[in-house]
Amino acid sequence: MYYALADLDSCYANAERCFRPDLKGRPVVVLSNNDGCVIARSKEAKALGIPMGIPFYQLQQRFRNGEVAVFSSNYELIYDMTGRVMKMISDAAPSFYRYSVDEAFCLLDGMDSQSLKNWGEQLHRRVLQGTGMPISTGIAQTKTLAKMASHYAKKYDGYKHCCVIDSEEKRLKALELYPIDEVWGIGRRHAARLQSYGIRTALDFALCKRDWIRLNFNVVGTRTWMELNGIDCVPNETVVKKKSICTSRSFDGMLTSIEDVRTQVSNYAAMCAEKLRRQGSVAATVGLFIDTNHFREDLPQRCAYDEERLLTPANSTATIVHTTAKLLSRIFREGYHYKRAGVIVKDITGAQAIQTNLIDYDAERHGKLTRLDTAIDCINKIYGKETVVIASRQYKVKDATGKAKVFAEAVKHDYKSKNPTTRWSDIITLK
DNA sequence: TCTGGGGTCCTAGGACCC
DNA sequence: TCTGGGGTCCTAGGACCC
Repeated sequence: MYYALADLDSCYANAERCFRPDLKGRPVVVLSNNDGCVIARSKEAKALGIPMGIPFYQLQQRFRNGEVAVFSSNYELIYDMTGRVMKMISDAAPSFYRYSVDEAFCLLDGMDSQSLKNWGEQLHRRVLQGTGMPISTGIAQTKTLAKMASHYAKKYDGYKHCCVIDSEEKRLKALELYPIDEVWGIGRRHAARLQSYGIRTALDFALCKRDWIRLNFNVVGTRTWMELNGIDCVPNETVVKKKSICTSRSFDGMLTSIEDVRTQVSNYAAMCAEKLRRQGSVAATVGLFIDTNHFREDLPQRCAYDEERLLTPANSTATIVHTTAKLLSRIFREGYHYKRAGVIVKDITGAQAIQTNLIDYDAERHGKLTRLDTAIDCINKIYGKETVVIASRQYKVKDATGKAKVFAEAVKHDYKSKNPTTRWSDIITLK
């Protein structure tokens, strides 16, 4: 039994490049919300030494001379392109699960060395031809080793986008050349500690005594150790519903009035409610945090959080938005410059199994809210995101001509590409 | 001037119960 | 001088992932 990890190459950057053939072979970077930091780089941009996470303003000069193409993050585009790729991967594998936005694990059974290699190379060709997106695949007997193999598949052209670790000799060689801080499951903290003990490669780690690993790096570290030694123990995920959902943003600039902050957190609350409905869940607890800008040491700092347990678990926009507004009036203090806020919904259960509270439950009101949300979701699905929003989300500003305009969000996206992939046929699925 | 967002799991320690 | 012991549940914080 083998695991294949299929991983999109520079996913965000290549999704933009798919519709801009002129950018082929040129460095491309994609920015976080508010055009704050670099969150994705094409191979060429990496080669220029542009680091991950660097604030955009520190690189302005390089971008101004056109050396590097810049894009704001375009989630609709990513969602659509990765969806197409995942569909092709799942068609090619007997067993498949998506691990993240740009990675999927496949289980391959009864294939020999050569057919594993052929399968991976063919998958790359098919996906590239079908979607324009390059992918690389790592194949091994544990997921951690497959992940390592996929790094090799990306790094060395000789692998033709597929690296297979299928013998003891290859496993040891792969471990020996792999820095400890790049191992899946070993983060910055653990890597620093391991290095202080003289453990620099994945092989050094795999040769440690198991008891010592258990003592110093608990069960998670032990699992990684076993996987590197070829013992399959990271569980296969099935499709699990989220246990908590968070929507948070930094603002473009800072907000000082409770009204402005309420507009933003109402948006996040509504987005949380939509995410809950999309996965068919309800939440019993709603939380809200508001933070000031911790980079501004000259300004007074404040981080506040509070949460409220709902009498009856809910997914209605009205309920979540209302609760969030209540929380905001509890934690908001005048005199601070707020930079970031977020809504968290947790204690999530299936919508079918609502534990109703005998005092609070109002069947008629519940029915009305459900019908209202269904109607809003349908309209927004057909006519586009945020065609209909509830009143507290609106946000009026005057434009240059003095005319009032209504905005829903205070997030900057100056370099956002068009959405070439969104078509009517994709989004109308109403009965 | 400008500094991302969204998750999960594990553990230690406190509260509480019998 | 003396001050049980063990189990469970919850929470905060740390570490990790993409």
